[in-house]
Amino acid sequence: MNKELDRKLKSRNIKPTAMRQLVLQVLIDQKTAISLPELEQKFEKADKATLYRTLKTFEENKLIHSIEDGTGAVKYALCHEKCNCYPEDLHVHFLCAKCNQTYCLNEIQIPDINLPYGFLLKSVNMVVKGICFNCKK
Amino acid sequence: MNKELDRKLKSRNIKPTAMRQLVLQVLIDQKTAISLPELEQKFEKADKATLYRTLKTFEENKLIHSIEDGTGAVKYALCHEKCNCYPEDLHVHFLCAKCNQTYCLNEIQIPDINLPYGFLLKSVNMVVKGICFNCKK
DNA sequence: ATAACTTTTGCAACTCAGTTGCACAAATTT
DNA sequence: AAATTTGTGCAACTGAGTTGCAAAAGTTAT
Repeated sequence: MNKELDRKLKSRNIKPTAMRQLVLQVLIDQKTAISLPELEQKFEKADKATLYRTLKTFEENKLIHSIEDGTGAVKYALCHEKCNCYPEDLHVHFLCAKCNQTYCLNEIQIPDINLPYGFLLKSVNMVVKGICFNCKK
Repeated sequence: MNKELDRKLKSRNIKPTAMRQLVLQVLIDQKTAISLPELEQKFEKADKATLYRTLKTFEENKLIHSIEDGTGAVKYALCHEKCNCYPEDLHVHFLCAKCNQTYCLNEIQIPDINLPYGFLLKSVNMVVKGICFNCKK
């Protein structure tokens, strides 16, 4: 179907099925992170379980990353091409308290944290909550 | 019953009922943050809804704060006496990937974040995931 | 002290996100 | 083409969180 979609999927070792192309397209069009229930609504008729497993596959293969923003549903957003989801790849997320949209602040890296002795850092989830540029107007 | 429990509750304008004293005692004894389901298990027979509303009351009155650590259940931990849950009161939390315990790193303040133009910061949830001192041994 | 009212508690029922088993379909390998 | 692996769709379920409602406990007014 779409060359670019296929390339993106294959670059992460994900077999490009029709379903996966559709989901990836939604994720690309999406400016903010999207949850499984929201994703479901983007399709006329789609199976929750299939979408769920598609997201899981995408996440395992680091095509997308998940964000726990405290709204009850985990949200997902595209990783950039070179992302390995290592601590140095991580960025801050922003949840708007008004419109409930979650933004990837790709340009804002997660600050270093000096953990107490004996603690080992693997990853960080940092969500800033406030009002987004759109709702502030 | 217990003077200290009553004082703590009253200092936050929470009427000290028997139930609330019991819940507060659990929270005080607790070294790590606790979720509603975990709290339920601490009691022989206790109503989920009552515990739920107790936690809500505690949180609204800033006796405790909530932590979204991405484990599926929101966890709660005592605030320090002077806490107002303002950005400057916030600290980093640590989730151990092994034992699933969530620690308040009270000594580690959340680093300042410079949001893009147009974004307004209200609060921050920062969870570091890794291995805790106990599990690393 | 009693009645009227407010607050808290306990029970049941429900919502909603996430997850799993299983059978069928599609793709891949032999 | 047959055998095997992988993906999809459906249904059913789990588990956290939440709400309505009535009884119980506590408070205030008479």
